[in-house]
Amino acid sequence: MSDKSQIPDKIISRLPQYYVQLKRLLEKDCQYVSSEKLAEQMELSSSLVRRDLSHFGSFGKKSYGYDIHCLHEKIASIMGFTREKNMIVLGAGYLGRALAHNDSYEERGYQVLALFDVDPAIIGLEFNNTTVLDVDLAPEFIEEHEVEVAALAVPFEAAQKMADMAVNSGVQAIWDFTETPLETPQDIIHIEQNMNDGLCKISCRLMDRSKTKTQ
Amino acid sequence: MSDKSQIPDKIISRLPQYYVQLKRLLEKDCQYVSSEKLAEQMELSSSLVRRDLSHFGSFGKKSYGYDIHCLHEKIASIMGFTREKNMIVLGAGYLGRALAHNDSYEERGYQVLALFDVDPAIIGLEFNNTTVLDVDLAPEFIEEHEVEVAALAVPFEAAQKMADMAVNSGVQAIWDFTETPLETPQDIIHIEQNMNDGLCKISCRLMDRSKTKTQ
DNA sequence: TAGATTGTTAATCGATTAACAATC
DNA sequence: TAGATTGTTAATCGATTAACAATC
Repeated sequence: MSDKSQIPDKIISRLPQYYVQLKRLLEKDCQYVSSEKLAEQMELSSSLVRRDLSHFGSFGKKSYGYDIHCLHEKIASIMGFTREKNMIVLGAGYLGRALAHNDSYEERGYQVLALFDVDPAIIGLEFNNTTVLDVDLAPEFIEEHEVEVAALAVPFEAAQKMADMAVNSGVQAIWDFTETPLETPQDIIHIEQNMNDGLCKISCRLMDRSKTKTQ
Repeated sequence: MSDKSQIPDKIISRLPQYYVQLKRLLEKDCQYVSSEKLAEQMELSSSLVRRDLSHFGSFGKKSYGYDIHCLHEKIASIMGFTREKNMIVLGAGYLGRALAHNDSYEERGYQVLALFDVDPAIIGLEFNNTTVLDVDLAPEFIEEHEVEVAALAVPFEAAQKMADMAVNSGVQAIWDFTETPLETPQDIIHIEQNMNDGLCKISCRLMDRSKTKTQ
């Protein structure tokens, strides 16, 4: 609750980038990296890198740079990768199946325990080593396995109902792939993974381009 | 090329939101909406709404508000929804199959013409009315059908190769679902749909929360 | 010691908000 | 006319950058 725990949102959004870059350097067996070099890799200014990193304490060694190993671990711990988090996927359509497996889950401390669906035809099947269970079993499953995160990959008609179910069963966070505005309690972490926004950006830019061409 | 065509990035990122909200009001048969009301729906300030919208000209009518129909159309046209865009999906795994169909493609002017994969076992299959073709046919297909956008849903080992292929064949934009840093020419629109960032944000927030609890 | 690089303070830049004259 | 609401200008806020003293 101290001010220290309040990392500005802008920095939080750069944290995964720092993490990936540091991991890269680690694999190259580097020991120290300067803010200048890190900035160059990330297309940021070195000033910003130093300012960002200074939020987490003094990791830099003057005239050497930053201890890569140390910083990498620190960032992993700030992002909570060291904490095991149980996750389920609601909806076992193609997207749900895709979400059931991801190379980075393990590194980030996530474990997908099960897929859930209403369709009897796919209940019992296994995708990427994850079994599809009947969605009616979900509430009990969430409680029993202390599931913290639910990925929501159901059709939009079912979205609100499923979200409510997950929240009422004790889930802390919803990783939301539906494109519907969803009502969730204020204390629930609700991350919208809105893919349509990506599409909009693309067509926006294509538009700019064709305009330029015509002129 | 004029200054007018340069809509600030921050506004562009709010455009899809405006679009969705206006669509909603349109369905409710509303004719005018005030900046105050629109702002409330979007959890923005009315000042910002007016400022944003003033970039596109004077749509507001003093003492009435904004003509919803008019504004909705204008924003659709700015985002290039009125322009038909051909798209292909590279990689016909679960994610690729999920990307082959999306309720909003049509409204936004996108059409998915085909899926591509290397696996002979799935070449020829159809998912959501879209056929899987041999990836070797992709270059010719892209040229012939004037494909502008390639969704990249291949394993990370193949990512760079596939991106290069798409770019060399004439694609304008890459909608990138790989979690690998990809090299693309400067004049190519490259949108990273990085899902891991969403996961990072979730664990970050969960971390904050458990910290608070302990204190 | 001279050179490199941090951590931090002050300056700058850009985006949001408040305020209000114009006007329907 | 009185009330509502825009479009825009000035004020504020927050984030980034430049600069530099501290120090390894």
